[in-house]
Amino acid sequence: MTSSERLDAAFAALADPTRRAILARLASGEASVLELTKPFAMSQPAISKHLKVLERAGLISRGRDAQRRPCRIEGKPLADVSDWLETYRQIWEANFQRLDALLEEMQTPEKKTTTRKGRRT
Amino acid sequence: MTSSERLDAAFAALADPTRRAILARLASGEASVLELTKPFAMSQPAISKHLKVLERAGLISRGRDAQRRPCRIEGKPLADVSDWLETYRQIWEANFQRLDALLEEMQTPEKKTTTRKGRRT
DNA sequence: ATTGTTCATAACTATTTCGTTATAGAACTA
DNA sequence: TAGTTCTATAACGAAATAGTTATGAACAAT
Repeated sequence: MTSSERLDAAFAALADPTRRAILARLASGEASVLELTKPFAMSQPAISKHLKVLERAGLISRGRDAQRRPCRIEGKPLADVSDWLETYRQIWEANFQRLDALLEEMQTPEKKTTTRKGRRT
Repeated sequence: MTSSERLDAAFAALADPTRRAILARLASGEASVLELTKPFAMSQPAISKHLKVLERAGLISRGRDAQRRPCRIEGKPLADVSDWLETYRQIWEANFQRLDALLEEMQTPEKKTTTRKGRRT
C-alpha cells in the first residue's frame, strides 16, 4: 500500500461521523464490539462493518478476549494525516492572520495605516 | 451545516488523491480549471467535478477572470481538521513513545531493565 | 450436550461516487 | 456576426458505500 493509498483510506475512514464517534470512544480505552454498538441506533453488523473500515485504514487494531474482540485505537494513521496537514499550516494560519488583522482594524479604526490586507474573509 | 457535516465533507474531499494533488497545486497559487486539468490523465469535466467537491467542502473558492474561474485554496476546513486531530495527538505521540522506547531498547540491550513496555509495534 | 453470548459474513437494496462523452453557455477575439 | 476558448451540465455506467436481515462460528456456562 502506497503512502497515498494509506492517506486515502485514513481520510475516507474519518469521513463518517459514526466512525469518528467510535474513535472518540476508543480514545478513552479499549471496547468490545457490543459496547461500541450500544450508543448507536444501528445494527451490530453495521458497526462491524465500520470497524472493518477503521481496521483496514490502520486506525484500530483488535485483540482477543474469549468471544470478545476488543478494539483499540492506533495512532499511526492519525500521525500521517497530521503530517500531511502540516504542509498546509501556513495557508490556514495566513487566513487567520488576515482575519485577525481585519478584526484589529475594526477595533482600532483611528490608526488607518492603509493596511490593505484581509481582502477576503 | 453542522460542525460534524463540515468535517464529513472535508475528510471525504481529502480522501481522493486527485483532489489532494489539486490542493497541492493550489498551495503555490491560484490556477484555472484548464491549468488544473493539464497534469491529470482525466477529462476536464472530471476535474470540474472534483473542484465542485472541494468547493462544497469549503476547501477552495473561485473567482472570475474573463472566461476563467481561478481557484484558490481556503484554509478554514483544514484548520477544522487540524483541530479535530488535536484531540488525538496524545494517542499517536504515545505510540511513538512506545516505538522510541522499543528502538532504544534494541540499540542498548545490555541494560536489560525488564522494560516490558512496547508490547506492540 | 445444550444453551447463550459475541461477533462476522452473506445476500440484498438504495445511494453515492468517479469516470466517461456530448453538449450548452459565457466571455473574449477577429 | 462568427468563431474560439474556457467551463459547467446532462446523461450514462461501473463500482463503492452504508445500511438492513438472516445466519453461522467460536467460545462460555450450566
